[in-house]
Amino acid sequence: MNVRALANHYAAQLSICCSLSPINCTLARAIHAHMITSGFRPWGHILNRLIDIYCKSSKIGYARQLFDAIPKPDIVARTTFIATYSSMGNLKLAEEIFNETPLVMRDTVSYNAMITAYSHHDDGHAAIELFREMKQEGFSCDNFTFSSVLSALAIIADDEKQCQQLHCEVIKLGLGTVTSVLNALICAYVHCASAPQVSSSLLMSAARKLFDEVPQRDETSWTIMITGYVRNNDLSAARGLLDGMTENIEVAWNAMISGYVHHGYYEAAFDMFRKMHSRGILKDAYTYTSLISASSNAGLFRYGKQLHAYILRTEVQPSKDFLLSVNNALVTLYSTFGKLVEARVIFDKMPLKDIVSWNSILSGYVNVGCIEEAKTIFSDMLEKNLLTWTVMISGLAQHGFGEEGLKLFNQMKLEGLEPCDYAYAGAVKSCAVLGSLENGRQLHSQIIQLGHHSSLSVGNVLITMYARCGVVESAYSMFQTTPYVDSVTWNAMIAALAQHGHGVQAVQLYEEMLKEDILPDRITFLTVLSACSHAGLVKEGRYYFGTMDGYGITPGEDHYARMVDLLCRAGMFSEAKSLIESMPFKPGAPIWEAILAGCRIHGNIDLGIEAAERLFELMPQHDGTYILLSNMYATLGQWEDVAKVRKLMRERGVKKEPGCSWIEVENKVHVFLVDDTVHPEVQAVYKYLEKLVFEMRKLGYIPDTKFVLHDMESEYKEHALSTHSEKLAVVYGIMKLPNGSSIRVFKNLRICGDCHNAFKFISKVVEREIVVRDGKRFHHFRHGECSCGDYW
DNA sequence: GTAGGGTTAG
Repeated sequence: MNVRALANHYAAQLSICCSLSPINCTLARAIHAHMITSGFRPWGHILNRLIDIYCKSSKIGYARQLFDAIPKPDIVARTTFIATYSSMGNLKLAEEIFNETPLVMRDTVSYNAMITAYSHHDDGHAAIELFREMKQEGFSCDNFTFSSVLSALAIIADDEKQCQQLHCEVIKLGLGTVTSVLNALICAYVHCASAPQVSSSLLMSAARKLFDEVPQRDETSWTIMITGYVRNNDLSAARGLLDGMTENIEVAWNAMISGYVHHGYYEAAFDMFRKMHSRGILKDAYTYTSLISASSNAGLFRYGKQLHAYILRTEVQPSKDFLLSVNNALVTLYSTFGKLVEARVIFDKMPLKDIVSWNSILSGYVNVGCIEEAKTIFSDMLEKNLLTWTVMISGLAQHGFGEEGLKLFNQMKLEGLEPCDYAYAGAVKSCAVLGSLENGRQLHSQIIQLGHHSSLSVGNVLITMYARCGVVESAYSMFQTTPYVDSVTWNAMIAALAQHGHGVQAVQLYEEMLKEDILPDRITFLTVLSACSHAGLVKEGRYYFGTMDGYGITPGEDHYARMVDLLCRAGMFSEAKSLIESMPFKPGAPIWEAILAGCRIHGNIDLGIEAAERLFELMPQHDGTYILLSNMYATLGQWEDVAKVRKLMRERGVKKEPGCSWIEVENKVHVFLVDDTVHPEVQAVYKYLEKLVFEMRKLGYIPDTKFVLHDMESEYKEHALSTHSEKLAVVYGIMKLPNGSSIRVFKNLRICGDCHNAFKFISKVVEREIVVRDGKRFHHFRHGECSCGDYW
């Protein structure tokens, strides 16, 4: 066989490899090996085909070997390489090859390939820059050049002058009737139209004029114009255009659906789907992913599930690419609605997974609080991107793992990733969880330096952080200066005031929010109701609860629990009971807990016992119930019953979580006391508390005689009773201060949260180091600062 | 050997 015949033979074989889906790279490799052993040197189109196959099969190494063997002047091979590297996502290599191609060997096509590569990677400015160089060097520009440069302008999207200039050039060069060029020009115009400080309607009508004049409109022309209207919020114009189409262009339908979805018209989007079905228009992965994500975002799980069933029924031989994007959307759907088992089944069965798949399942686990699973997924991930890190950091913070959140944030930076505003929000949230004001402040200044302070989520979380660290003033000044505000911002500030005992101001702020026409959401009502509850604003709480329906919010169990809490704290048990009877569901743990807490304050034994029994059924291992019950008995001085509850707790093997109480003093002095003696480290704190009480006395504070010693393990209680009746552990009720103001007591805060502040404060007052164990970790408090580590 | 529209993770 002569060389030419051999070449044809190889070419035919290679095209078989390409025709298979996916491309059979192993076969291609074998054919390549055969060439080498038989002494055949691939050149021209055979070489390019091989390079193409290797690149498309992600075998960049093989492809690169071939490339390195190509003599420099082979511009065709080089151009293929630029295009394939770029489509593989490796712009750097594409750029390297382009740059090492001597100027004299470049041609228009190689410039086009490189300009396109930049456009594909969203680097519009680099594309324009190269276009300028190309013209300067005297290369001629063709329709490909203009198409890619105009796409670059669409990416930059705010250079209308340049668009008009290129428009003139296109006409001068006689390309004004080429559909692809005109499409790109329309695309550039509609992108510029959505830029700020631009006459949007002028540019849109210029685009529409061009569209109407395109001599041979193709599918792309229609789709670009429809998406153009969608981008510029003119959905009816988009729909008008679509309805005027004579042929079925699926992509245009998809564009319309995604337009509806992005503007929140979910029903209209689903309606389009029904029309596609009845008209027999083909649906593809784009159609399904848009609609599935609409189901996730709109809370329409049923629709999403129906789509899933529809896909399983109608798509008999789905391609891997189809399955990839559709399953990604399905994983998100199921995990959004907390169905992690279903999400995981889909994830595990996926024939092809990408970073989106991994991030979807990761955020699914994070959202439902399955942190262990999330950690496993995170460490199993070979490829991580900014989103991966951000999801994990904010997830850790959200579920109380502040320290791990901060650690991960620092690790992210060490790995050379530049955290985005969401990642910073996660880190600040971690500080809020830890009550770590120092770290929080440092992050705040970094945020300002990097310009992330105008980010909504960052602003909101900064308010929360300052509030949780006890600096309401800073929270308030954040609230006043943050440029973008939503209901979350208001919720955060209302909660900040409520947490610090300013219930009345919290309610006032809520009223202000309504005046500013910000719609309250579920969280707003939770916050407002707690504020009323803590401030004893029964009338107001009752009123606000009644207004929920008017905002289209059905009270959930958590809202009812807040109301029950409010009423029971005020001793209005019969009203609480009738409220519970009016609920559309059976009372669960949060309701009974609120009742028990109220009974504890008012010594309502019968109801208290009933609530406790229910709670024992619902959560047998929950320590809070036992503590509340024994506290109720203690309030009434029934020490034998206290002992009985303690015994019961021991018999049932219920572990008591370390916790502490936070006493808030209105004249800004905060005192924090521990209410647990399980761990020797915590016991040690009591000793320091003695000194604290001593210090308080010196300052003129008089501990009320109602201080009781009921919340301690019996041995320690006996010890305490025998030594000093005021060597207290838990303080209930109200403490009078010499200036006439009073102290309120909050209970059962976890070590890892607000208690950090407590121990910091104590360590400063007593001038000693305090070590507190919390699960497997310990916290060292010294001179008002904290350091943490693993306990074992 | 080059381009062009629609999607999915916080």
